[in-house]
Amino acid sequence: MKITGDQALVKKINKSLILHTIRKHAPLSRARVSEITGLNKATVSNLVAELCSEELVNEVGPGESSGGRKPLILHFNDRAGCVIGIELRVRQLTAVLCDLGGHVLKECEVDLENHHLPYVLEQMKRIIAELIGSAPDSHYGIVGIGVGVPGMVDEQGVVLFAPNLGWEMVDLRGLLEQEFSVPVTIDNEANAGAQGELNFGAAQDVRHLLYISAGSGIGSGIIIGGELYKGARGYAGETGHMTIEAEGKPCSCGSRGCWELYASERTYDNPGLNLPARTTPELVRYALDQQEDTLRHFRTIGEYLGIGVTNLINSFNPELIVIGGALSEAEAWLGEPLRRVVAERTLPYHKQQLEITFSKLGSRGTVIGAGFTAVMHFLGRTRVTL
Amino acid sequence: MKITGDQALVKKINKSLILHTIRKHAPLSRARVSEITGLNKATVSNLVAELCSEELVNEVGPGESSGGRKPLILHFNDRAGCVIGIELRVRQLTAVLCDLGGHVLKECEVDLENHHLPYVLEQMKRIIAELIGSAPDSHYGIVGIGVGVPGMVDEQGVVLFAPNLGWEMVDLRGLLEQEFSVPVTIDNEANAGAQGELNFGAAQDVRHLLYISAGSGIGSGIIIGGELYKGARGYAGETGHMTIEAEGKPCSCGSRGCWELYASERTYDNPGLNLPARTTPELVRYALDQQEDTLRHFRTIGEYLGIGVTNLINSFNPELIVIGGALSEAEAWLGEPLRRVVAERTLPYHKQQLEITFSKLGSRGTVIGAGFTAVMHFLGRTRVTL
DNA sequence: AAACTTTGTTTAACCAATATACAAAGTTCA
DNA sequence: TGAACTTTGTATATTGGTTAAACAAAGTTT
Repeated sequence: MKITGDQALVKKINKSLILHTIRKHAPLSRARVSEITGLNKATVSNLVAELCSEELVNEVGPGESSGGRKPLILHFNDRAGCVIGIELRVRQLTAVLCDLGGHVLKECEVDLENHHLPYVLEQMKRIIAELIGSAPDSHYGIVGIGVGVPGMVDEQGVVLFAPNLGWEMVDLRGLLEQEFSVPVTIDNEANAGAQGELNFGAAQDVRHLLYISAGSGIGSGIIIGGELYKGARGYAGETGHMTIEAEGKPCSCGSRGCWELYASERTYDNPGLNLPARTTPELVRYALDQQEDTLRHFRTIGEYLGIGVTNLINSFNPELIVIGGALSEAEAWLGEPLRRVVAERTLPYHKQQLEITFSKLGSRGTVIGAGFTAVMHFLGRTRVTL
Repeated sequence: MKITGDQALVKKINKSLILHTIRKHAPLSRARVSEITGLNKATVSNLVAELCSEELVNEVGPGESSGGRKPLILHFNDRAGCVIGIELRVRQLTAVLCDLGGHVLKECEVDLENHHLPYVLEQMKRIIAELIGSAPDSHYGIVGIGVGVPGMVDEQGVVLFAPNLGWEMVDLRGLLEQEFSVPVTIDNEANAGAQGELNFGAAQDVRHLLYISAGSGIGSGIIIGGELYKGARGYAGETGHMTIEAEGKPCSCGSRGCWELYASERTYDNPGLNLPARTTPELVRYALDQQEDTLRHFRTIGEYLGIGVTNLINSFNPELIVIGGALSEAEAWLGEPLRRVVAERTLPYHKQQLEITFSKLGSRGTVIGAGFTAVMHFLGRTRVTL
C-alpha cells in the first residue's frame, strides 16, 4: 500500500519542514520561518506552538526590532534528548553521548582484545550503559543509538559481512534494541562518516556527496539528493573492491587489482617499499621529517586514490568529494598527487565544478555521524518530490 | 522556497497516484484502485471522474462480476496524446511517433552525412515535422518531444559535450522548443535506454537499475529509487571512462585504461585481433559461423564487460543490470563470460541477489525511452518520501 | 504624538479526504 | 423462484488542515 495524501500528511510535511528550518537557521522568528518556508504565518504559529509543547523548540525571548514589533526568537531545543553514537573499529570502540544538535557531551574509548561477538557486544553494552548513566536529564531521554561498523549492513540493521571482524549475519540492531529498548540504527562506517560530514563537517547542504573513507580498506558513503543511498540490499559503496588493474594483485575478496590494494593502509605491508613504520600516524611523523620512502609512498597512494576517485566521479558526478578515514591525516602529502591525477584523468567538464576536500571532523566524523543518524531517525523527515 | 503541504498538494499526490496506478494495472475497476492505493472509494470516484473529463482515463464498460455488482472497467487513455521520441546516433537519426502508452505508431530513420549542427538540426526538424503531420487526432495532440543524444546533457537540456558529434554546449532543448512550441526533454542516450527498459522492457518496476549501453563507447543510465539519477551537473553515468587498467592504453579522453577501450566496439580497430569485420552485426554473423577470432574476441569483450560491471555492482548495488546498446546483439557470446567474471569477482553477498540480463527492447529501447521521458514529463508525478 | 512597521494571533472560509449510509446491480443457494 | 448476500460505486455530513484578512500588540520614525 502506497503513501496517500490527506490532511494528516499535510501537517506532517509542514511540521517537519518547520522543525528542520528552525534546526538549521536558528535563532529566528516565526515571521522569518514563514518567509523561508512559504507557509502562512498562522500555520507557522500553530505548528510552532505544537513543537514548543513537544519541547523540540524553545522560545528564548524577544530579539532586535527591525522597525516594528520585536520578534520572539525560536531555537531548536538541542537538549530535548540525547543519542549515543558508536564507532566499532578493528582495535577500538569509540562512543559518544550527543545532544540532538550533535554536540558531544561525553566521549569514551575501549580497546578491543578480540572480535568474538559475545565479547564485543559485552563491551558495547557496558560503554553504552555507562554513557546512558551519565546523560543529563531531558524531556525525551535517550532517543536512539547509532552504530557505525566496518562492513556491510542491510536495511534491517543486520551486519551481513564484516571481514575485519570475522562477522557474518549479525543482527546487531536486534541485539542492542533488545537490551536498551530504544531505536538503534546500524550503518556502514563510511555511511556514518558521510552523514557526519554532511551535517556538521565539510559537506553541509551538499545534495550529491561522495565520502571516501580510506583507512585499512576503502569504503564510500554515497549521498544522493541529501539522502544516504544504500542500494538494493544495503551494500552500495563497496568501492574498495573496484578493479583498477584488470590483472592486478589478487585480493582477499576473491577478485584482483582492487583499489584498496593500491590506495589504503593495506599497502604498508608490501615488503618492497622499505617503509619505516606500518601505521598512518607513525608514517605521518616520518613524512614530517622528510623521510624519503614515506614521502614517495604517500605520493603513490595519493595517485592511486586519484584513479579511483576519477572512476567514481565519472559514475556519480557528485558535487563534492570528501576524503575521510585514517589516511586523511596524511592530507598534506596525499592532496597534491590526488588532485593532479584527477585533473589529468577526468573529462574536461568535471574539472570545472568539482571540489575535493578532506574531512573536517577527522577521526570523530564517523562516531558523530553515527549518532546523528539516530537523531534524524528520531526527528523524522517527510518531504514531497514532484 | 521549499514545497509546502496544502490541500491542493494532497489532491495532486492522490490524483497522480491514481493515474499511475491505472496506467500500470489497467484494466481495473475503481474498487480495485481503492484497494491498491489505500484511498477511500469516494476519493477514487471523485478523482477518476476528473481524470475522465481530462480524457486521461476511459471507462470502457462493465467487466466480470465476482459475486456482486459488475465493476466499471477503467483504462489509461493511451490515445489522449502523442509524443515524438528521437535517437541521435553517429550515422543515423531514428524517430518514432508514440502514443502515451509507449506504443510506436510510426517510425522513420534518416542517414546523417555529417555532424554540423545546422545540418543535423535541419534533419531533426524535418523528421519531427513529418511525424507531427502524420499524428492521429487526439485530445492533447503532440505533448512533447524526447531526444536521446550520445553525450553529456545538463538539467537544462544543453548538450555539454558529445565527442562523437563534435558538439559542445548546444542548447538543443531551446532550439527545438523554439521551433515546435512543445516541451522538449533531452537526455543522454544511456539514460533514455534505461527509461525504456524500466518502463517497457526488462526492468519493469525495478527500484535500483543500472542500464549499460555498450556500443561505440560505454555509457550507463542509473535509476535510483525508480528515478533517473543525473548527478550534480547532469553527467553521471560516464562509466565508459572508468579506469580498469591503471597504466593501460591511452584514451582520447585524456585518461588511460578506460573501460570502453576494452569492452566496446572501439576494440574492433585493434589490428592484432585479425577480425574479419568491424561492425557488431557483421561479427555476429561470423560468430554464428563459428569464426574463431570472432568468438575469441567476443569472449574477451564479455570478460572485460564483467570487470566493469563488477565495479559498478560494488558501487551501486543495483537490483538489476541490463546490458543494452549495439553489443547486446551479441548476447549469445557475451553472456557467459560476463556472468562468469562477475561471479568470480564480486563479493559473495552480491552474487545471491543480483540479476544481469540483456535488453529486451533491443535497438529500439533508446528511442522508445526518449519518447517515454516526454510522456512522463507530460503526466507528471508527485510523491512523498518519509 | 501621529503615522508607519513588524510580529504574531484570531476569525471565518475553503476544500479535500473520510466514514457512513445507501443505491444499484449482480450472485448464491435453499 | 426469491430471499439473502456481495460487490461496486455514489451521496452526505463531518473532520481537520491551510489560508486570507482583519486585528492586536509592540515597536520605530518623523
